[in-house]
Amino acid sequence: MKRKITLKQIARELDVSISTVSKALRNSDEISEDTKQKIQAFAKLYNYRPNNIALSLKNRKTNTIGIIIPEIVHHFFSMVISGVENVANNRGYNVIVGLSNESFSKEVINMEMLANGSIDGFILSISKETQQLQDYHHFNETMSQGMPIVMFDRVVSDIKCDKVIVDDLKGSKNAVEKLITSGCKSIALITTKDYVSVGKLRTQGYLEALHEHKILPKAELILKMDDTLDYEVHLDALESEIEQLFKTNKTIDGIFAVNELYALSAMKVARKLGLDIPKDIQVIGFTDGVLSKHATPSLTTVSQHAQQMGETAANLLIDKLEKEFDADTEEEFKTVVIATELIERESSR
Amino acid sequence: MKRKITLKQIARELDVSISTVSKALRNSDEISEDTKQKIQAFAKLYNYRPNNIALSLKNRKTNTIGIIIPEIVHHFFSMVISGVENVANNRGYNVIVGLSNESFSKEVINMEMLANGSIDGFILSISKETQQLQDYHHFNETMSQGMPIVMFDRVVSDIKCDKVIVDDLKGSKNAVEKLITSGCKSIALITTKDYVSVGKLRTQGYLEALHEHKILPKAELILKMDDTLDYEVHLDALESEIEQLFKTNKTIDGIFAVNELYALSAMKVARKLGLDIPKDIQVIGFTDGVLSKHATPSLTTVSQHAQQMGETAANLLIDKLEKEFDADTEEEFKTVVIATELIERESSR
DNA sequence: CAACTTAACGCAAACGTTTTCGTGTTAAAA
DNA sequence: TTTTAACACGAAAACGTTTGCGTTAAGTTG
Repeated sequence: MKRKITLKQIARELDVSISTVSKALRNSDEISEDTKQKIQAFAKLYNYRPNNIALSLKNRKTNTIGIIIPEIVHHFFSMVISGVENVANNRGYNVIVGLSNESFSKEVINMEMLANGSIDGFILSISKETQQLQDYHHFNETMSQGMPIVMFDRVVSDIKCDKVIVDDLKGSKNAVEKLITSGCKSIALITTKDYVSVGKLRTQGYLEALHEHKILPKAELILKMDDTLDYEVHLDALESEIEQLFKTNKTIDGIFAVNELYALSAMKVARKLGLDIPKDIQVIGFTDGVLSKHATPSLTTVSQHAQQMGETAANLLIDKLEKEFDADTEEEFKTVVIATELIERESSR
Repeated sequence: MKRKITLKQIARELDVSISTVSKALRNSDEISEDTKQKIQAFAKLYNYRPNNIALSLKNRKTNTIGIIIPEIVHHFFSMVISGVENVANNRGYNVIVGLSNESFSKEVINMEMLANGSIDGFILSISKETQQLQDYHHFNETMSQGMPIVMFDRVVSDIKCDKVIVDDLKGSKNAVEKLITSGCKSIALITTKDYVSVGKLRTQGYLEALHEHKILPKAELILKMDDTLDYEVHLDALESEIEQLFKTNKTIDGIFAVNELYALSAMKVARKLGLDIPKDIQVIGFTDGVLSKHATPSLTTVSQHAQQMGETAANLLIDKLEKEFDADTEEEFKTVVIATELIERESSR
């Protein structure tokens, strides 16, 4: 159970000073070839590695980035992490994960835990509760201390920071247009209540698509679910609402849902009612996850390129971290929009 | 862009020494009430928080644990992380994530990156490549430096460390017995090649169940897929193999698959061949994920309680970290077995 | 031979804490 | 008045690095 060896121990063992050892290992030409060789050999033998914590303290730089997300058991978010991890590792950074579980206080606590020197910057997607409370003091405080933040997906426009978003409006508009050009006349929308920014935008895209094709939107074709509570729990409620929707609107021939699960539920109910997909009803969902790919019929979806979002966010953050030189030039913040892509599968034609 | 305030700055500002400030903030009775109040008020005003890195260096303890997993875009692993994060946070620890992507070298590099002081201990599940190469030097080296490791799910018996596993054998045996008692006479197995420990055990469970019910296993009913390459890629190959299986063995009335995707593929093929589930063929899978729950028909699976595995692993690790006092008493390692549970859904009866 | 350069190394500060051990002041006890 | 004890605080070491600068000895130059 020998502890990791330190410079001091090497120095004592070889009867030189600590600085000599340090310089020798960094191949400084202040040190003679002889001693360098001796020290390097010894260090290699004992598998010396500089202590990261000491380095962090000295350099005031941890080479670690924190990522705060609402939940991790979620295809989209785990894909984002995967992207972040990927470029972070390649650029010499570690990733430390915090989960808010959609709770405001956990988000705040998590950020405070990490903001005290543990990391160099944040990548985050804000929780639903934070979006509702509209309390953003923790973001401002963090940034005022010189710690950069990159927000992704669920962002807030009031905060000045780098952002990576998806064009929710355009993505859903495209999807609905696809339904229209495929012959749908009566398209229903299954969405969430409005306080979540992305849900709002997707609803708007739906409306714009209808408008541009001179189709009058009907209120009874729009189903707004309350997703404050975990939606898995309310699956039954969802399904019965959808069934109601179908039964009172026999003309429905297309469905656009703002997430995978809503779309799948719609398909399930449709099948139960004896409707064929995509012959009688076409379905398109938002968010491309495992469910869409492996459902039968497989689901046409709007892909958000989650991994690419993570990669972009990580690059933005690290770029910012690595050129903090300009003290006076006004800091500028970018907003990168990741293009969505319609992945066509069996649920549409 | 004011940096975070330090003890030194407070000391200078209030014209006292650094140690006085430190003691005052920790409410030491060495300091007079007056100065304590003054210092605490000042610290609160400037929102002083001790620098974590400095604390880590001083205490030789980072209060951070590292978790290395093969991939994160995977229901099982993200559930485990969720469990780890949960107890870690409650016990005052942070979690830093490393992905091996099933690669030996990435696993080694990731561990080396973290082992140099960044974390206090590891929780990990080894990559497929490591399992094949059977090269475990990085685990031994890490542990010989006094850094504890907890392995979960994919463990290696040669290594002496804490482990959290699932009773793969018993779990799959139960599942197959369930099929038998539900009337299945001819049960096929869809599994992976043998080098992955868990696949091997699940196969064994299948065989034992058959044996105990006096059913002779037939080689032609066992389909062994090569999953070294990403299985999503080989989905087509999988399906055609399963189709072949069905066509050459018309008697099959039950399927046990060692993971979700295999089970889903089997259901898909069965339906394509006009077979009804669960009337003609019953299907049970291992690993309870989103796919199983939302498939139609929903899939009966063996749940591994992934979150609980993560929680258990984290508790084991932190327990070990927080009682390193006994220097001589022989260190002992626990292996916790998490009971599996058969989640009955529509694909069986 | 005196003055100067150069090579090779050590000292010490710094990063931000905590904590042990002084030390000076004041008040109480002898 | 002298001794003692309590009180309130500061100095310094330690955690493990890196680095600017000082120092020594040898060698070089005029």
